[in-house]
Amino acid sequence: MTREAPVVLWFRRDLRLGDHAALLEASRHSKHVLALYVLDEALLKPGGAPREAFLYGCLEKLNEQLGGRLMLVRGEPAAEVVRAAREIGAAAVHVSADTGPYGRRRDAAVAEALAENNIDWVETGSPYAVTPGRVTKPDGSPYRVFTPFHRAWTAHGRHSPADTGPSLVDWVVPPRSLGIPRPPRVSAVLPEPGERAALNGWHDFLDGPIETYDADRDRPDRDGTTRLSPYLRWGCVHPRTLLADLDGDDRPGAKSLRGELCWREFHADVLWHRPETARENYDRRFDAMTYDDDREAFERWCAGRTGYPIVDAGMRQLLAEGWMHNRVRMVVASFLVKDLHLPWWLGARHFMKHLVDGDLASNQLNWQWVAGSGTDAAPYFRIFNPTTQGEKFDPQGNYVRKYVPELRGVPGKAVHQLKDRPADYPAPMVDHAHERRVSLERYGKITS
DNA sequence: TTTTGAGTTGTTCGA
DNA sequence: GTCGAACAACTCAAA
Repeated sequence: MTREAPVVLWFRRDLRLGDHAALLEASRHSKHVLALYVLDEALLKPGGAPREAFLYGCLEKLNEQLGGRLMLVRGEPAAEVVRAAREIGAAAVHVSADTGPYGRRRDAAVAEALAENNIDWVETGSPYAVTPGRVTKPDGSPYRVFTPFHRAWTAHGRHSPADTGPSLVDWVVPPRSLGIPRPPRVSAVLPEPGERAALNGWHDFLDGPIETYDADRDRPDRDGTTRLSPYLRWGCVHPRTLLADLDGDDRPGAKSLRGELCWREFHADVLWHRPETARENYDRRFDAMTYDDDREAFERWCAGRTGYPIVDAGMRQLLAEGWMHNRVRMVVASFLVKDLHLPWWLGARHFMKHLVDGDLASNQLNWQWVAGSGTDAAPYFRIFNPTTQGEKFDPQGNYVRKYVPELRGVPGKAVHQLKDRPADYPAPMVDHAHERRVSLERYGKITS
């Protein structure tokens, strides 16, 4: 191999240079690599402004790491990737596989267009420690339950981190490039973008919070989570890097975090096998489920004006930060589906619009998990009581007061069971005990 | 082959 | 206040 003919490394959700298997593979084929990113309207349009703004930040950082040699184009990927590859006389286009429904369709079209031009398409790695589809039951069929998947995923061999130092290749000077777009204005305060910020955050986590992560990750009033979800979404860091750092660590926090990373991979695996579950019920019995049609109720939920403090705090955190604590995501989701009887996909869409970390597989399938239509092997009667959840996981009420200013005058845990409601804070929009019974009744109708 | 036990995240009720 | 039982039906793996 001469390594003279240049190749393209097309970045998608792998916006980093470290531990990058596709970059390593590209470097084996050529020392001249063009770094390409395609702004794809089909992806940008449904995504919300916070995620778009964060993406542009990550592209800025990546471009800096590349010495300004990131080629940015806008348009239809099949046309744009072929055009860029031809412009530099590339022999191949290297990518990290995108296993989502849209990514697979898009990549099939791009690979075909490249083949017509005698340009190779090389997929190496994916955004997951174990590429979706690789973990199966002995008979080759996919797992439907998390725990067995977790066991098999743990037993599945993992690759070591890819050694991709800064001098691995000579980055090709782009023949042309757009400037990185000005991020859309967002009111949410977003995290620092890019690979460096991701790794700094990770190392800070390892230096302290991991010790108590096991318990603290359930506490929205504490800053006990990794906050890595936006970086994992865009591939500023690869989960393999994190798992390698946790290797052999038996502390409860490390075990717990490995489990969370496995959930991310499980949902990607489910979506890979069942791409339609991004829109449709995983459990088709739920196609017969009765939902309400109540625009006003939905809007109150979106705005954080339900009258249930923990729900309202979560919904407002989402708007303020483009992020919501995991525990609270479950509580607000349960409230939408089981107290307001609105369909999960409405909530999932709202989340995708506002979350910086919005990931199709994790988002849609976690929503389905809460709604009962997903992979949950556990009971249908698991209906969150928003008051109990607030008292249990925000015991001093600090989380609620941080995001619901109307309640700042209410001390301690009293924010969860308001005796005197401030005039500007709404009464509970529904009676939880009643709506719980309604949900159980509706569930009974579709399963009996 | 059949049986058995367990399954991320819960709540309510009655003792 | 604390505790255990009950709340379906199904998936998966081990016995």
